[in-house]
Amino acid sequence: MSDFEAFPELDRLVHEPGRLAIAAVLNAVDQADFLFLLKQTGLTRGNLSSHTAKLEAAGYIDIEKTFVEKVPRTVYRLTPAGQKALNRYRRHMRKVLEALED
Amino acid sequence: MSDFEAFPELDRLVHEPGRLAIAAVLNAVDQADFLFLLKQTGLTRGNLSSHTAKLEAAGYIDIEKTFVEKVPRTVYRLTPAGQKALNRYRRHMRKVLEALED
DNA sequence: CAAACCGGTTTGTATTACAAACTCAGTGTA
DNA sequence: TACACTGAGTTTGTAATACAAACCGGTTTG
Repeated sequence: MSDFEAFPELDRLVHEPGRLAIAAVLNAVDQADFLFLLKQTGLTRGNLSSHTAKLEAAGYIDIEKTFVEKVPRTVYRLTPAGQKALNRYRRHMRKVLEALED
Repeated sequence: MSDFEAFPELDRLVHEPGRLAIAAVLNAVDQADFLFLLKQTGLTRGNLSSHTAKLEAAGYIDIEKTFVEKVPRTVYRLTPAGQKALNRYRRHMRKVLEALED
């Protein structure tokens, strides 16, 4: 039998569906601004804001605020630590799914 | 690009790692008692109790309390609804992982 | 100049996951 | 008979979330 004990060790920061979506988008496009993330993830602005704040606090993404033609523009990017975390999560979740196949 | 919007639609009842472990064990062995689940999932007794209660409330498992030689024995089993939910979750999560591969 | 809009952030609330404390029956054991 | 002790769960208290609604500072539009 598989080691089901490992299930609860999933990185909950990444595991949360909203944040997983954010991470997945950033992983795919390398860099994105607020509106793009909003559209892609389907989150509300409030949730997007707080989730990105949490990911930043964990060092998984970094947030760069600039102005383009006097309009604020925030760009989000996965950090190396974030990529690692995402890869770990992916491996971990793949095992979980395998355990579910049997 | 994948439909990251679908990420947040993951069934959170199943998504929670502790409950996912419970469901996975029950899926594998078809039936288990409290102590067995406890060992396999690595959860504490309190958490195991409340997670199973939640799964039961959702109709995903059923809980049968019996006495064996005057000693209480509780047996947990995945219901058809629970199996369906688990399968849905599996498919959903597989897509999520695929979206992460690209 | 006021109203709407954009790009977010803060706040309030309801849910939750967790562990510690509790319950209650049966089992030594003196 | 009394008295810990264990085994099998459940209840309770608390801290952490996730969520949406309200807010806010600038900017464009009417």
